[in-house]
Amino acid sequence: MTTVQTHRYLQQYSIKPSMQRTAVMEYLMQNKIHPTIDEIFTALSPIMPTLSKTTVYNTLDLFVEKGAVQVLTIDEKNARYDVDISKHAHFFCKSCGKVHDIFNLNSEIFSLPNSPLFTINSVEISYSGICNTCKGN
Amino acid sequence: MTTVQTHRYLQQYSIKPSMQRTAVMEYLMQNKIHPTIDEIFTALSPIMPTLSKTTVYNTLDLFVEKGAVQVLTIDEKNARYDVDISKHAHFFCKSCGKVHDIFNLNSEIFSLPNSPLFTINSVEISYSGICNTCKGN
DNA sequence: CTTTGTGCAAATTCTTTGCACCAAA
DNA sequence: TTTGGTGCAAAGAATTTGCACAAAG
Repeated sequence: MTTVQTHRYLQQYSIKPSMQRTAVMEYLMQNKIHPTIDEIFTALSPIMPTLSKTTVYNTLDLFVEKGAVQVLTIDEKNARYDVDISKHAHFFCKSCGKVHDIFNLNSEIFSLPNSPLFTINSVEISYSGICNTCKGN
Repeated sequence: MTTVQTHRYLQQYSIKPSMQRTAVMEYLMQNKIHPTIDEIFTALSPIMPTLSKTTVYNTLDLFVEKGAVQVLTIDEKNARYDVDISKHAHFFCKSCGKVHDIFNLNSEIFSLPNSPLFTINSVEISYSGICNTCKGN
């Protein structure tokens, strides 16, 4: 993914590209590990030494608001961000804290129920347990 | 629900009853609003003036560990607690922050997928959007 | 110019920890 | 007495805010 392509991608979501925004988006696209703010900041800081954590917060708030990335609440400790906004679920290992994707579920489970009381516009499906690595396999 | 009944209920989960634990459990049973730690503390504090927030944290950690209550991660800001551990989903209003139950969904969506990579033992299904009250109906 | 974006430092909020005291078995 | 429970104060961690400066149009 070139910088130009990333710019086009951001513009699809009405996000004005900047050095920082482009760097954060490229990091998310290349590291689909559902990173925390701190992981993103720590990864980009050496490449972009003037980057501030506030900007990382601002940037991700903007991305979420514009619908370009999804925020996951699966991990109680930190917000995590996912650039893949397609229908998929997540698994959270209570031991190591890593978040993994779960694809190939019946897509029906992602359908939004109708309710007379609320206007529902998104769903987050979060599984948790322990991963094989932590179990010692 | 009498205190004696609450004690029996706690004992079913191998939780030794105490004044504080009983009060927190009764609050949860009588106020199924998925309260935060602070809401629980603020509600009980006038009745039990010596209660500390640390004890509320300790008590809920214990309840969750013993499986007597469920912790919800749906609200990024605070952990929320639900004494109803039956299969149901939640709706989070992004405007007012209230969490509502959603029952009568196809129970199949709560089934845990098999994975060769993880041992999955729970699922949380969280919808979000805006409630009628906030929309001005 | 005027608006928008960035970054530092401070403040705020939620949660955890260390430790002393209290209560029950 | 020994163990477990409670509560205060302090510490820690994540996030937000206020403000000044820089960049872009």
